[in-house]
Amino acid sequence: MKKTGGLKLMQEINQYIILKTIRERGPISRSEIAKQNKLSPTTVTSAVNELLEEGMVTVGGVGESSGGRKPVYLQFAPDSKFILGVSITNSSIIIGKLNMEADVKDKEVYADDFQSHPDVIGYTLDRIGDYLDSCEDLSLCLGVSIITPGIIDAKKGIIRNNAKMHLENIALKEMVEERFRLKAWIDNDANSIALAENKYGHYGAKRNLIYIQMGDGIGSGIVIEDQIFRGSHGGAGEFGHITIDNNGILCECGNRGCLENYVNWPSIQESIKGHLEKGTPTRMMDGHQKLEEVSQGDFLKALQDEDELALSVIEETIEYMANGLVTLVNLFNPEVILIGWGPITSDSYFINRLREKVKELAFDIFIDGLEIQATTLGGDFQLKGAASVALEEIFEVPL
Amino acid sequence: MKKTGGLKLMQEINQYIILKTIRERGPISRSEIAKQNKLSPTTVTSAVNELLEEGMVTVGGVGESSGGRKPVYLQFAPDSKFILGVSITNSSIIIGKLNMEADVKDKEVYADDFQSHPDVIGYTLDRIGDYLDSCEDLSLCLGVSIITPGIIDAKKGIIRNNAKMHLENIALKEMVEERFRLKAWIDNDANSIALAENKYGHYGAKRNLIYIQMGDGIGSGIVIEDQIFRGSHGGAGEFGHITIDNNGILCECGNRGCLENYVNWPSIQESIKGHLEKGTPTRMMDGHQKLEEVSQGDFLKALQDEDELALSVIEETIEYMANGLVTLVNLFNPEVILIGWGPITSDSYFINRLREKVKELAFDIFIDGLEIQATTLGGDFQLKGAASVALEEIFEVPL
DNA sequence: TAACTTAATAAAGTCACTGGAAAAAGTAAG
DNA sequence: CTTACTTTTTCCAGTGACTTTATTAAGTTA
Repeated sequence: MKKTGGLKLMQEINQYIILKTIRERGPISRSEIAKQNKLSPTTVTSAVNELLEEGMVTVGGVGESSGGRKPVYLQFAPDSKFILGVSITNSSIIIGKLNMEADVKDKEVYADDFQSHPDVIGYTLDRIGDYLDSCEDLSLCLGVSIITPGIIDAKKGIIRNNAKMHLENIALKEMVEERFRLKAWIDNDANSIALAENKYGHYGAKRNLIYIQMGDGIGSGIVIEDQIFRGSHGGAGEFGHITIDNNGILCECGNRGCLENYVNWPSIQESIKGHLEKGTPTRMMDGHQKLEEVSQGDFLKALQDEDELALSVIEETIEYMANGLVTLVNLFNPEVILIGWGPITSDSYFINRLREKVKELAFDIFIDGLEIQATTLGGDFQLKGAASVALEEIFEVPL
Repeated sequence: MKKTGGLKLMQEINQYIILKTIRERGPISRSEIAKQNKLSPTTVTSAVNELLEEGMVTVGGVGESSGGRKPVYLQFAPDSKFILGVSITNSSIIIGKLNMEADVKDKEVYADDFQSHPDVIGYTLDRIGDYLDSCEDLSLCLGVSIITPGIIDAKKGIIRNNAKMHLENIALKEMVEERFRLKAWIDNDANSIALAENKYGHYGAKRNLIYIQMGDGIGSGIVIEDQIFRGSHGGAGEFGHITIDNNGILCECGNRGCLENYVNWPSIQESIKGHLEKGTPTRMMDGHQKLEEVSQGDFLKALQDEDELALSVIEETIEYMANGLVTLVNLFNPEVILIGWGPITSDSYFINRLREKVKELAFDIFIDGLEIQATTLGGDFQLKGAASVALEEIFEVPL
């Protein structure tokens, strides 16, 4: 409890309720808002006047009468303000402008090998500066929200650890706030994207959701009761390092049999090599001389074309992933697990087979009402993730 | 958000803040409460008067003056009301009276084999009835809080599934409320005990805590941000069924290599048998003819005496448990893991060795600030668990 | 056009909070 | 032992956001 009870708090609470009603159920008339929330019409009118003045809400036409004065419809004005979303990874920096519904209005992508860049943070700050200079009205900017992999202390706004980019204890929130005089947020990428799925994705009705990011490594973001679950040090959800075989491969984390070592891209490459040597037929090498030339994208494409070798390779991956997911399901009992891996879709062979496998292995009682699907945010998932962290706080319940 | 802003809510919020201050920092004077919470002295006086009338707070003497009127100390009156705590397991039913600080004032234990009892629920309700009949003033009873293993829908108050006691979809909350005209709560036992550790245990300052119950099976309760984490179906925390070896023993849950099969009492018995045949010296069999006569208590005692065979057996268990705990640490990033297994203490060989092992295997960043200890609630942990679920709601922040 | 509906605004009244003054109860020093 | 100063607690008037009860605005229906 941050605040004490007072008239100011009262008003804040009611204004929050009213704005929420307009956001979720708008266009809606004043009297309908009053009825739905059991508030007096007067209270609604005065709160709405303030919201209209701020520009957060606009009048959206007049409705049909059913025997009396026509209702004036109010609607949320998501474009009246904007958020600067930023995504930093070892291969790209994305900066974009998003409205208050996490729609991307404009973006700039800087692709490079930032893993060996001498000063990623300084570079990023400069690019943010460039972008802000090109914006007309900075008073409409609600703040800068940055997401990046690694262990992040979101509360204090510090990057605690990012091994790949060699970052440690960087007070990025403070740096941004002092340099640009704008509010700033920083959070882990997978966590933020999970929150975006929960708030703006297809399975938004589900309060407990896990997002799994496959690719070079494997990461996960966990949303519990509509909130990011960060653990005590902001390091919760290290799904890549759960044990699936206590006699397995020694991992650089010190443990044995970590999931990551069985399902990441290098291990898939290894498996492709094995199958090539065994002579499994494939069209994946068409146009390529060496295995190294085959990219993750090529593999995913071959998978979609149901290439025999790709299917054999993926079978092992599915086996391991299913094992990991069962552990996740047993511990978190989520409603949805969303998997992001390049262009993979919910009706792809990979997801279908994975779903089957998990249903086979997990408790029936957990399987009922559990969905395993592909991500639903589309191409701008990083920026949407960044924005949703900021929006979460901006539209947070006052207390 | 359940309520709208209004004068009533304002008062409730302030009264909550004031009661909380008295509970946590009492004995304390009115003016000190006002200062600490930035409330006006008037507001504090009027709220305190109400609390005094209700009996929740009492005057606890007068303090020393530092040059003015002496402060009147107010203190929480935990004994002014009581909660009926109930624990149902397959081997015992415990019914007890607890005050508002989860201290057990009186209890009744019914030990029997309830696994094969024709009607555990009916029997329990009758015993609750007997107990309530013996209470003088039922108007002081805040309600009945029941805990039991299995998958529980705590919100609706339904036992969804308890395989051992053959219970399925039993609306126990409703049954209790209608029969005794008292408020009722039902929750999973491990979850409740975890909450009790968080609220009334030694590590109460830690907001993220995991409690692990060892014995016949293995269960866990998870507290995140001072609240029980239940997952979407009330089935979160099935720690016993996480995979530690994907080629391991086939479990009755359908998966392979579930932790439970490696660390429960039957598997320890099996291991003892193996070591006996190998001729490992032991004093554990003193006074026993057959292995079946050696109870879990005997084994734990031998362990405490550092019996060679017991130590050999426990080494394997530690190995598996450490593996499981690392997965837990990687996913939840908790501040404390508390282990309950009979009389085992924090400085026992078992916990010491387990702690070492986990530190060896998990990420350094998660190990800093992670404690692995034995439970701290003492003998009445079940009843304290039950009470803490009820108290959580009774003293909940109003909204 | 009159009678009824429904939406939005205005005016009056309510109530818990705040701030300042007063009362209660002490301490400290001449 | 009286006076001056402190600290705690209570009393009282004033504030402001809410609710309730008109009133005004704008329609529909017969």
